[in-house]
Amino acid sequence: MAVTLKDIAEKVGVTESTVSRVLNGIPKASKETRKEIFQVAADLGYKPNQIARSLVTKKTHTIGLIISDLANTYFARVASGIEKIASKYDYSLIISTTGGDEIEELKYINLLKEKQVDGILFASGRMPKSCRKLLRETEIPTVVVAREVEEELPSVHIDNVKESYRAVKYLINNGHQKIAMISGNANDKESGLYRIQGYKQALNDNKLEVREELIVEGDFKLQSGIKAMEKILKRDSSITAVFAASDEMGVGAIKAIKKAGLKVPEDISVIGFDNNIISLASDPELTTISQPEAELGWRSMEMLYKVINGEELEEKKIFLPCELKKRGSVRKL
Amino acid sequence: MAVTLKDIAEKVGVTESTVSRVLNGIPKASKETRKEIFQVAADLGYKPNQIARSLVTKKTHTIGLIISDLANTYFARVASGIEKIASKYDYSLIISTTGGDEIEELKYINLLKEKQVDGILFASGRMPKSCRKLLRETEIPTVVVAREVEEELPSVHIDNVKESYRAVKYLINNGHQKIAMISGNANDKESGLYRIQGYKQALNDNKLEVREELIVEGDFKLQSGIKAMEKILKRDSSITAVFAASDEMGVGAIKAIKKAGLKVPEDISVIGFDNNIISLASDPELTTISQPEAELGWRSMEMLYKVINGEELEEKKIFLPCELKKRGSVRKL
DNA sequence: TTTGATTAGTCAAGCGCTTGACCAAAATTG
DNA sequence: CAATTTTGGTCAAGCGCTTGACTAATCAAA
Repeated sequence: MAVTLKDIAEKVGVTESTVSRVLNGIPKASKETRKEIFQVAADLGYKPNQIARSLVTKKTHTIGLIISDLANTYFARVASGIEKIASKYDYSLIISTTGGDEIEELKYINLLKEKQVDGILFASGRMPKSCRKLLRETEIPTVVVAREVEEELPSVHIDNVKESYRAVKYLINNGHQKIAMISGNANDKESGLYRIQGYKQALNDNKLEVREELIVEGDFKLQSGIKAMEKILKRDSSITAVFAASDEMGVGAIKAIKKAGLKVPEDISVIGFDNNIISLASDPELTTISQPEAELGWRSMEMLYKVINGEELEEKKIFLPCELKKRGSVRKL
Repeated sequence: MAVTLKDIAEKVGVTESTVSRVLNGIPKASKETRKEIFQVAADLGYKPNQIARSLVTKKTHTIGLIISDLANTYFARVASGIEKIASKYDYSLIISTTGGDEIEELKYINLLKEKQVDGILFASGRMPKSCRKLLRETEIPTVVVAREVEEELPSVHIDNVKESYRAVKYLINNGHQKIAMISGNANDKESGLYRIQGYKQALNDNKLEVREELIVEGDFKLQSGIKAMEKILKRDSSITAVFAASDEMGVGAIKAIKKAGLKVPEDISVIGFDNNIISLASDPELTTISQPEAELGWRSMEMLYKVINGEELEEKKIFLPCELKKRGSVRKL
């Protein structure tokens, strides 16, 4: 059996309350009893039962992370950033993966509520109405990560429209006019729709024609990038650049271009999005927009910590800047 | 205030015990009261407080995962595999990252003990004596992941010696005789030392000379692979193949070889280890040993589940087979 | 009709901890 | 030196749930 406060109390000859207070650093005991209590606690190898403690304090010092997919480097890095700060504040992290599925999301929100977590970090799907409603009902402090959300929920994310705009603008600045895009699914607002919007806006602002047939949808994975690029090449082989909504697709594009007997960047320039390690592995190395995943993670955790402690937030919605990583896959025309 | 058993009990006009039993599916109530209880519980939006429940049942339905680094794809995939099975069995996952640091490991074992987790999955550093001792004392069921461990602790991992042997043997079978190695740090037994052992053994068994100067140490990262390869080339440019202890280093090697004006695989063949997505991004694609990370994860969780439930394990140490992925970076001499 | 089993509950204790209220003795102050 | 404050504790309740022991009523069987 595990050793409890009672065991220590009996051995020392005081009540549990005294032991509890001493061990919690409340100065309500003589130097000698204090010393003895610490001694006995150490001897017995006492470890406070946090479950019991939580029951009374109504704090678990645990936060729940609802995330799409841990195997995905992007989310893994976000999670890693979160974990670091959580640990700094002595919070444990319960991680639940949803695959972006609404049913799972709801299930986990409920579960986390039952487990009485002190806060929730939501880095999953599109954050459907049902989730927002449930979250509101449960009244658990929540911060949304990497996802814009209409409501009053605090969030930290990047401006996908703006950053995509920047990528395409870079291409344009380098003299490109015929620019294709390999997009993600537009149902995914952030990295799907918004990145398409940024692309279109950049073209429009520069009086370039938006040709829908030059926007081919992929699923962010490498293979789909290859497929998409092949399609684009078939539709119009005179393009000089392509913007891929993810590095994996960007690398896929490079592969497809090479396979078609063309060269990157001599014939076609490619720019990606994410700054995944994969962008450094390809040949040529992929120019890309670098996302601050780790910072996304830790900022959201810092934010949540404030919310939990009732501190005021200076900003409810934080946009983190990305960085353009210039590498070898884009050339000046 | 959250709704409790008491609230339901009062509203229905029975005692808490009855409500508790009904909600837990224990058939000790009439059809009508059962129905009413469920109704009221739903109306009130009752969610059982698992903390209170845990305090009495002494089960938290939570397992703790102690892992090196979430941002590392390898561990992220292991974690992802674990999470899937944990979720299947309705276990929550508390994740703690240690960076392989002993102090952190000890800290987290203690923390998990305090949080009364039902089991621990250890996928961190070298599992030092101190950890094993602490783990034994805490008496929490534990399974070690991706790490061989002398003790009687159950574990699931791959046979790094054998799999490295296989990689090098493949090179030899393809006619290579002068084979260099880019290793990890030998302090890391599994992916450092053991992979070197496999390399040496394969050379020995085939009457090839082991030349220590042809084993250059990296840190598993891409950059270190480039550096290491440059060193090797400087030491003996007549080698025809190199075995890298990680895909990142393998890709680094390819880059260095190309930069030196040589071709892969025409001049030098390269084989990696991991089957990281990066191996598919490089040009040529990297031949490699594919590790079953996800399976490593879910098998260990399956194992832990059995241990927690007092089931007998058929095997205490499971070795999972890897797979040789033949791609374009190795040629037949 | 009596016995025995079953059904549908109640009661109370307890899981390990915190915390407000109380109290006696010692120490301080005017 | 009496009045007050401080020190060093104790006591009991309670967090929300489970669970063994008990009971009263109903029902089937002999």
